[in-house]
Amino acid sequence: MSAVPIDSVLPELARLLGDAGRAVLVAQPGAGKTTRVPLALLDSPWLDGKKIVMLEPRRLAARSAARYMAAGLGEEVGRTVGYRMKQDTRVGPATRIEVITEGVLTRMLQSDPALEQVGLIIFDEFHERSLHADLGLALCLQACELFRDDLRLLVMSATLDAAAVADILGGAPVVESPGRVYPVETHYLPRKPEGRMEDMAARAVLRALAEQAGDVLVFLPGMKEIRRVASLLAGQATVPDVQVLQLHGSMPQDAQDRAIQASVPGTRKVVLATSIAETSLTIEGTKVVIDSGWMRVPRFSPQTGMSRLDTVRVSAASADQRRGRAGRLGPGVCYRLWTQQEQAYLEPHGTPEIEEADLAPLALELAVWGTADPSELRWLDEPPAGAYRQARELLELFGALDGQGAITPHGARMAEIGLHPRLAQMSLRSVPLGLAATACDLAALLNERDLFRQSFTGSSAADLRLRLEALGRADAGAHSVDAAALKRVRLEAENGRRALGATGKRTDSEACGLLLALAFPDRIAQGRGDGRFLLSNGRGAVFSESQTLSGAAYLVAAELDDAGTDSRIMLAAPVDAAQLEAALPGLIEEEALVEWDSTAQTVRARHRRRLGAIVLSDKPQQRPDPDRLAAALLGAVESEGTGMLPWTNTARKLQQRVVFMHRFDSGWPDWSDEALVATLDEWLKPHLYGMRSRNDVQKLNVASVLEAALSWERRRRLDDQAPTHIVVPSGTRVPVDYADPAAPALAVRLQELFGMTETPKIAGGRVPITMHLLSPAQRPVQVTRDLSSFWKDAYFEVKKDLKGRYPKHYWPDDPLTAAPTHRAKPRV
DNA sequence: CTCTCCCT
Repeated sequence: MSAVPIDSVLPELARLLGDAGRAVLVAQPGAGKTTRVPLALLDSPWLDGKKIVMLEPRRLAARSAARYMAAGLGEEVGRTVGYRMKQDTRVGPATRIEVITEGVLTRMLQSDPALEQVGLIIFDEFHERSLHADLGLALCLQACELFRDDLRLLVMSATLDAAAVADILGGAPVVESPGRVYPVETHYLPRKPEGRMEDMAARAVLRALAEQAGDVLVFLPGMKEIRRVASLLAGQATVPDVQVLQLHGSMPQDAQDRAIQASVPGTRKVVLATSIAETSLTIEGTKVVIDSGWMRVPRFSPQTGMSRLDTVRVSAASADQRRGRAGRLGPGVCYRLWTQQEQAYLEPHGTPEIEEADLAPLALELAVWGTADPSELRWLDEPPAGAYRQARELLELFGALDGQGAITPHGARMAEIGLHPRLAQMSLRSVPLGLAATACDLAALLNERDLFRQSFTGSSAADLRLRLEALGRADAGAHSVDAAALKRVRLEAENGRRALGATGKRTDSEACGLLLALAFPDRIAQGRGDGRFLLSNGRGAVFSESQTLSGAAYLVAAELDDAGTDSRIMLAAPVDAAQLEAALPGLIEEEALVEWDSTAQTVRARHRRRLGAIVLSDKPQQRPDPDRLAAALLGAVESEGTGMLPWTNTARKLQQRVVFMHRFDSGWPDWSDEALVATLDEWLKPHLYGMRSRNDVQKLNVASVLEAALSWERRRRLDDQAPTHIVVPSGTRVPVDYADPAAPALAVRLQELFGMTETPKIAGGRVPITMHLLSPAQRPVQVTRDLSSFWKDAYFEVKKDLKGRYPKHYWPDDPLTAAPTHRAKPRV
């Protein structure tokens, strides 16, 4: 092996790891760290003959690193150097370096938390900050603390914020290595970019082809943009011998391979790629990179339990990584479709996956680890609380966690299966239904890349049953199926069947919907009849392209893009409601609802069967509970207020008199409107039995209902202390007005009061009545609470005035002895 | 008017 830049720092790295037990190695791509570091550390005395485990974020990278190192030792993979990943492991008894994919570490730790055979764990490409790497590091740090203070950790990264990692490693030393990348000349757009990204990209391609030699790699956010740029370029008379190729993850393997291969000598290629070409795939011969500056990222929403794709600006780190793809073979050129000013505002790093991902897998692993609260572990970024809570709720719904949040035996089995908890749930629960074989097929289908090529469109493109059927067909390699994907799905399905003891069983594609309901109980959808659906999680959903399934009464959506009001359904299968109920009775909630229907202004008693937000059936109850009917009607009065009752004058007056009494004696009940609403249960409820509607309530006699709430003794005292009328000297029974409970009033013509020396008092003599003295024509003349001083003073002023206006009336000089009258003059 | 990438 020829010398690489990393070699200069290896002795120091070995020494630091020996002393401190932890280290961070920052090295640019091309420094050779992945293949050089494990071999160089293998004979370190502190390793004590134990193994080195190195994590790679991708299977391809893990295999090729192992192969490269084995070749350097002149050995086969599986001797000193091996690799380990799901469905593919090459490790022998002599293996001392195991290159593993990130998820494997979690499984290793869960089965042997002390990792007895391992002396050093290396996290490669840690700057990618995958969920698995973050989790793996957190678990390792605790394993070190609890069981293995001699387990050494090395974190390797290209563009990392080394200080933060060094910090959670407990102040680990940082070693930096020079890189070996060729210079890449960077061109920014001169001013504020105008027009569509696709137009700019196409123009940049033409410019690059004219100005530069070699192949061109263009980074675009997604398939849509790639196709648009491709068609723009196709419309141009491009330079001869230039081939335009597309590259994204959902393309079949053979098409991806064609894009990656070096161009035929004498020709040039332009590869239009997603971020797949940033780290995962290397395109041979790239001399020029054109970067749109945008990427698509998934964002999980804990509110809906679904993900959405967002188009966002790349981080400065990503942009540098993309640019570096032009400098692998020699000096290169990079065109950035943004300005130098905008460059200053790019985020330094992308968002770590843990911040925006579905945390159900992580929550399950932590529960198996025995950790309920993630803050018990050390994280670079702690799992967000909302997503973590949603994840735990899902696991509890599945029976993976018990009431205390601890892992159940079922949850432990789910984790062992090594699938997303939803798919693990489907696999395990399918066994008693006799559907394990189909469940394994389905889990494999959903876990792997889509079996069907992108070109497979039409009215059944979103139907999962077709994929299940294709999986079982001998000649499935036909037109629309991606052969490489089919092979992987079949392998995974077969392994699943073996694990569940369902080998050789037939696939039942009609059970598809039912099985999906096990995994996605929150995504069962009820057709609304117009092609739109209501999901059991309460959201709307629709197929982006009209499908045969658009008319289904019920279906289960396995894949959705959570966009706006109606999520887009990508993959689904129909389900029969009766079958669903029979097989999964636990999903259905039965409700006896007694509710006020404010439109019809009546209480409705219904028997409803619900599946989340979906109403399966809704019928009137045969014999509703009278107590609940009365309570519901009472609730309506409570929310609408006492104004809903048919108040009469008599009732209001009775209310006012009691309010007046309560003011002076708190032993009396409070009958203010608010207090009446608050105590409806006591005084109104007994009268509501047998009633259901507003109309029924209108038949109530509020006065007698209120009166019934008073004891006989209180009624007697009310008449005595808050009389309805007072008889004045003229003999007229004048009603007392209690509208103002602080000042009950009597409005009466002055002449009827001749001879009344004192203001009448009520409430057992405590409250003088406010006298509204009126003219013969019932006009207000004077208000007083002290009649005797009125007669002495003010009367004489008033009399003069009244005499002028009502000369025919009787205005005596001595009102205290004069005869009262309700006519002009007293009868003689 | 259509979905980024990866893994147990």
